[in-house]
Parts: sequence; C-alpha cells; structure tokens
Amino acid sequence: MVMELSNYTKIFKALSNEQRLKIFMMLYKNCCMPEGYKVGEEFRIGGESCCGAEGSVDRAFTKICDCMSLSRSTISHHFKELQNAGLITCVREGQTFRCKVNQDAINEIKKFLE
Amino acid sequence: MVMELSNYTKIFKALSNEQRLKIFMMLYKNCCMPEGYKVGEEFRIGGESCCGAEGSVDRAFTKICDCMSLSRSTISHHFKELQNAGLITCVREGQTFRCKVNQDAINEIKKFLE
DNA sequence: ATAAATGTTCGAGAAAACCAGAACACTCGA
DNA sequence: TCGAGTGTTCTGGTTTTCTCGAACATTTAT
Repeated sequence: MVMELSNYTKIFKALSNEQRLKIFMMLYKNCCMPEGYKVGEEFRIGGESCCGAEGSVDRAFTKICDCMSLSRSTISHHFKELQNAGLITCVREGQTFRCKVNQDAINEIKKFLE
Repeated sequence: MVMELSNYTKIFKALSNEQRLKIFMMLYKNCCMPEGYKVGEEFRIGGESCCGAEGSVDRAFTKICDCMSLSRSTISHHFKELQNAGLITCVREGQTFRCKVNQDAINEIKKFLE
C-alpha cells in the first residue's frame, strides 16, 4: 500500500498534541504510562481511576476529563482527530464507546521510519 | 533513556508539517522519494537537481527553495525546528551545512510505537 | 415519562504555526 | 576589498489549532 505524504502528516499531527498523545497512549498502552500494556487489544476507555488497571467502566470521556482537566467537547474533538488520522476506531455501544487502536496505522509509520 | 511525553510531541510536531516532512525525507532517504536511500549516512543537502541522485552540490537551502517554492527564511525555520526536535544535526561547513539525521531519535520513536 | 448521564455540534476567543519579505551577517572567489 | 551567494533574524499578516461553554441529541435508569 502506497500512502500519500499527507496521510503521514495527518498521523504525526494527531500525535503532536500532548493531550491527544496522552489519550492515544491510554488506548494503546491501556494506561497513561507504558507499563503492562497489551498492544492491539480491544478494551474500553477509562476505568474507575482513569489510569487504573481495572479498565472496564464505561464512563469514558467524563473520566478522561477528570484525569486531564479538559472539557468534554475538547476530548470529543481529540477523539475525532485520532479517528480521522486513522489511528483509532470507535464504535458506539450504548452511552459510550468501544475504541480500538488501528495497528495497521502504527505499522505504516514504523515502516515509514525504516 | 526515559523521554518525557513532550519530547515525543516535539518530534511528531516536527514531522506534522508536509513541507518539513519533505525536507526530512530528503535527508533521511537522500531523496524526496523513498527509493535507493541509505539510512544513517552523512551527506549534503541538495544536488544539482534537488531530487537527483548526485547529492554533492552545496547550495542547500536555495536549491530546496526552488524545489519546494518556499522562501529561504521559511526553509531556515523548518531546519531549526527539525534540529530542535532532535531529528537532525547540522554543522556549518563554509557557506552551507552538513546535515545528518539523528538515528537515535528515530529509534526512540520506533520503540515508543512498539 | 422524566431525569440523569453521556457525547456532539456550534460559536467564539486566544494562542500557535506558517510563511514571506526586508535587513542583516558571514563566507568565498575575483 | 568588493560583490555574489548563502543562511539568519525581525516584523507582520494569514491561517490553523486548541479550548471552552452553551445548546442539543441520545441512551439508560427510575
């Protein structure tokens, strides 16, 4: 697959904002910190404590707001941008979402940097 | 080595601009297009034709300007930003520069995406 | 059915990024 | 030494990004 340069910049742009990178890390590493993460797994955002290990409570955005001191609308925008860059996929599930990191996009970047 | 999150965003930001990414690609792949590149090699920017294979003429920025239709000052800013992100290192050599991609930074990103 | 909780969209303001042109400084060859 | 060539810095204008709050839509529990 040959990607346009603009596809790469879109991905890099999505990761160039610290708040957005944090969100992405939560999804990718299942936590803010890169410890004990499991790549490619499907899981819910959040958890009773945002960075806790439980990872099964559904109050996604609001929890992330608490954790990051950003408004819900801002968080929503950031999620949109991550989706738009093709880094994550979200499907609605009731009141909240089930999100998944798109491993293909990650691989594409790694290949790009080869 | 443990890098702060802001170091990563700085790198991603540097690569999030299409013009800057082009410049970086020229240095990293020795050409705008990822063909026949030699990673980690030290070489001069430019060439009689910006994307030619010769790669030994020194009129760096100006040539890149011709190639990218950007002013010299803008090109200068982009180089600064790439340096500031730690992606490249430039040392003056007479009228122009000798630039090198910092492979450590690339590896850091790849590790980050592991 | 109503209320609470959640995410979305709109409007707007502040901050940052992008870019150019002008004036400047440095290097090198004639 | 002087001029051409090259990169830097400053200033300013335009565009984009980041963020919030308010109004809205949807889902879920009571």
